[in-house]
Amino acid sequence: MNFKEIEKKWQDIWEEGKYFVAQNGGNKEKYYILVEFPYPSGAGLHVGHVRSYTAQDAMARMKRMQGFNVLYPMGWDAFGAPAEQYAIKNHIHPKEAVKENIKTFKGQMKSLGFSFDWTREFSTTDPEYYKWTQWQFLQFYKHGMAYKDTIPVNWCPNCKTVLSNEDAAGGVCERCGTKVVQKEKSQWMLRMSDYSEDLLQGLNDTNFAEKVKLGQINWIGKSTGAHVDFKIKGTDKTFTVFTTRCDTLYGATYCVLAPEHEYVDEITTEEHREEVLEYKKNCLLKNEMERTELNKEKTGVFTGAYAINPVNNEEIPIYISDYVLASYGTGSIMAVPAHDERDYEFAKKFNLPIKQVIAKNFVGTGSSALRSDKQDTYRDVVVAVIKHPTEEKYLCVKNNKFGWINFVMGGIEKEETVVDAAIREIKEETGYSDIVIDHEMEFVYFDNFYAAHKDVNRHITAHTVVGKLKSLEQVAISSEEASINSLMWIDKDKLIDELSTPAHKYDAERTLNGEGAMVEDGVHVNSQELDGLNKQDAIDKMIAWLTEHKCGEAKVNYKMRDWIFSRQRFWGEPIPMIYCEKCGWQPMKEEDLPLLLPDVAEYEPTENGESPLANITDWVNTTCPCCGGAARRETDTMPNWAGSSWYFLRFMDAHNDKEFASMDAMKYWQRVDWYNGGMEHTARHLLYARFWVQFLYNYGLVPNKEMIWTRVSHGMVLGSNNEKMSKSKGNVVNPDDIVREYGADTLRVYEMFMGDYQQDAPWSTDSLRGCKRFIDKVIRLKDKVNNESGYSKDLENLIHKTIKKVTNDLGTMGYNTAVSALMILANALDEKETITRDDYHILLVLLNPIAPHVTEELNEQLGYSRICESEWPKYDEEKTIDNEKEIGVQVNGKLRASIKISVSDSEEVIKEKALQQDNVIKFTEGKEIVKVIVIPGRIVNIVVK
RNA sequence: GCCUAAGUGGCGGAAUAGGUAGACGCACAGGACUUAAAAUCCUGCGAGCUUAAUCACUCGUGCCGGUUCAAGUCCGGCCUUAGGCACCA
Repeated sequence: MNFKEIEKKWQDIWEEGKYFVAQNGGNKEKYYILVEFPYPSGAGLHVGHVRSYTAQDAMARMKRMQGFNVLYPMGWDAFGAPAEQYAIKNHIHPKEAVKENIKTFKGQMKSLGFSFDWTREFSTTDPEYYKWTQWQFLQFYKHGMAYKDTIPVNWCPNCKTVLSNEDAAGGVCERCGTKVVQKEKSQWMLRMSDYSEDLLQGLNDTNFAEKVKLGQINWIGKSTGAHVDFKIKGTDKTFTVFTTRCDTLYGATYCVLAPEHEYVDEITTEEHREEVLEYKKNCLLKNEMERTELNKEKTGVFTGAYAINPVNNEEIPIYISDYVLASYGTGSIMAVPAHDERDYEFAKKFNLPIKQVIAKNFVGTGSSALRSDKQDTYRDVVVAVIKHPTEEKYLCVKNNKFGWINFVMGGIEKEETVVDAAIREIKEETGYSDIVIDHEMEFVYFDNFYAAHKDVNRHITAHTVVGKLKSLEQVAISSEEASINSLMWIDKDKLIDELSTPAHKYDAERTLNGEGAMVEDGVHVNSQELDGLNKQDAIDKMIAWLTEHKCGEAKVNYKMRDWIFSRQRFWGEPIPMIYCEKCGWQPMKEEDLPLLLPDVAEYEPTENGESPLANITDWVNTTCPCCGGAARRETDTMPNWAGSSWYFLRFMDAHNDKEFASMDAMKYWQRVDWYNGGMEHTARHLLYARFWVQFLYNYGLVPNKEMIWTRVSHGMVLGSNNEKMSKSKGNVVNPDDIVREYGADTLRVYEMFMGDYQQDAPWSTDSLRGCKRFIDKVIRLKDKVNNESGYSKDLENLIHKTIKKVTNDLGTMGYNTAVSALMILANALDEKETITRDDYHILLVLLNPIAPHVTEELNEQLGYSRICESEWPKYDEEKTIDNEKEIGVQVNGKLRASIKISVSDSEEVIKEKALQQDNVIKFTEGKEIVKVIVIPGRIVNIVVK
């Protein structure tokens, strides 16, 4: 069979017959399947595109046969940097290059037989389309959702261009390697942060995969906390900090403002001015990458000013540091070094006080649980973590009566320091006398337990000291002490396991892994009215207090920021705004849209980083829509994300020249039922698109607040070396080559069979050949077809099972197992001398969504009507049930035999059969049968003793 | 560091809801057909042990423990890899 000929033949038939053209309306139930439209790059279609387009194509073909009105559209997301770069180099308009690339892509897609509705095709670069992107921008503007703001951008001083974060990856310009710096620029912004909560809540009205939802939730980054106002000493000024832990306010020992904070200049004292200015200057030189680099040592300077802590009127110093970000919260923080790692690090470096306000609170369990009938005793205790003089071992004592293993510990006497108490206890309990105490740990903790050896409840405040022995010099210990404890040295790797009490394990952990800030939960201390409370109660109480005293309130913050909507590029949608000296920024009149990109031959950016459009004076100079005076156009263009934020709406009514899409059309299609795309787009693209839709919904322009129901993401097709395909690695597979050599159907089957659709999978040409063999087998099977109709009796069961399996799998992305099921059916047909027409026909129909060309051809040769006009086969549940089945027989959970059972067999019969098996008898003989578990149709397990 | 996903033969991967691990395919080996090759067909294919060959047995789904009659699947604790986020107070 000449697959080139038949592929062309059927592609033409489908197109001429308009089989895949969707109508807006009719009696059929609608179903909207969408794949992310591609950026038509010069490289042509990637085998990765083929994977997801085939998957959704299979689903679309099945759904159509099941009687749905399926919309499966395709278009082009063609604005973007590569076309612009190409234009700069070759001095041709990017739209020419885009036209070429689209032609290539479309040809490739057609050669693969995808059932797209090409009548709805468009490109985001078509003026008929971007007219509406511009129109929607004007709606954003008119509703106060678009505004201008000055924000820092990545700037390459060498190329003199603004770089996207992607192009500035690693802090250097992608093209020339120059260090990227920050430059202030006035940009259009969309108030996306206003929609944070709606975007979060809206996820409940979607059926996105859980990991997709999580990606969105993380990106939105909601955190609940409080605002706290701090007065600045000696002024009438106040600044506000955002904190999620207002309960630790008593532990705030300093404040930090972002270097960009508006108060910095005002509050800095003369004495510190020079230093502060210097620090601010250095920050500007750094780019975002350097500033946020992990493990970077904290830097900062003191402003000379003091803030007043509202809860206790303590004066605490105000620093500036770049670890506080101007763009999050209020751009200023209260620092609680005892309980925040960053603050701790900063405090250590600048020698600032660290004040504990939360203490870990251990409560005994089991035999050491507090007893209500026992006396409560309270004491301060020292715990000594003492290292061996030469080895990596720690000194512990084992209680001879109870077997407890602990560090040396004991009560602190009146008038005694913690260190003195430690040295005394060590001497008394172990006799070691050559001790150096290195330090006392910063944080005390509580331990509460019933002390069996004293028969009282103990409530301990533990002070931990860390030290070592200089030598093993020992003095004699009292016989009484010797009878209570025996000393032991425990290796550091076993220490945590061997110690008996959680509190001592905790001491060991902090000793071995570093002390740092105390970030765990506990009870409040040193916090007056909060003392003894847990975290949540303390937060609630503090918020109430702050609110009452008008120096703070509950506050929710989101990481998600407003959308920077300007790009200093040529190849994007022009922003339809005009600047007039008299009237300020004015929107273009809607009837003047679209604002077309000019036809010129130079696309170089300007010296000062303006969009290339700024050089095109004819285009820039215009008149003010308001006063008619001379004015200038905005020269920035929209980001790539703009056009793709609403394209799925346009597909519902692709050629409407009155509206972006009619409400009738949108109400008919309602929403995208199934949206497939790459994992890399699940955070940003999806969030932008949802934001766009929610905005339109709020102004009555779309029928639903969420217009996408299910979102799934596909895995990548990797090179055969298991790495991402790239030219430089030489592992790129061109789908054209595969189609030419093996045919479109083979490529489609292979890409569906290669592995779990949602997982990455490496390319394997060997495996592809296996799929070719499968197709060849299907073709050969035609020779076995006899004149009988109806299914062969002995195949009936398998056929019904296969229909069920394929139907389910194509609806749940189990493409690889669907292909596998079809291979099993084909093998079964192959085993027979002859097969009926219907045996063969069902195989063709079930395989058709994945391999449409060859199956239509064989089907036609057999004299059936076209598959694309047929109904999807149904299965009879009754007939999918096996009459006979082989199940395993286990003895004590180990497989010993298998038996054939029939559906009609009762449990008793099955039990009987199982027990009669030779090998079962071997393992049950002479043993008591405790019970026999029969799981119908699955397994028998005989439990013996 | 945090979040997410995933670790199963030589390889890609199967395994409803805990119930015969390795479906299906690839690769490999042996054989048939052929003058020969390709194509096709047949047989074998986790490891070990045993056997003349079978049968049987033991181990086996990243590691350690647990729950259960029964664990790739559930629970606890780790390790590794990939992707995303990253000083978010």
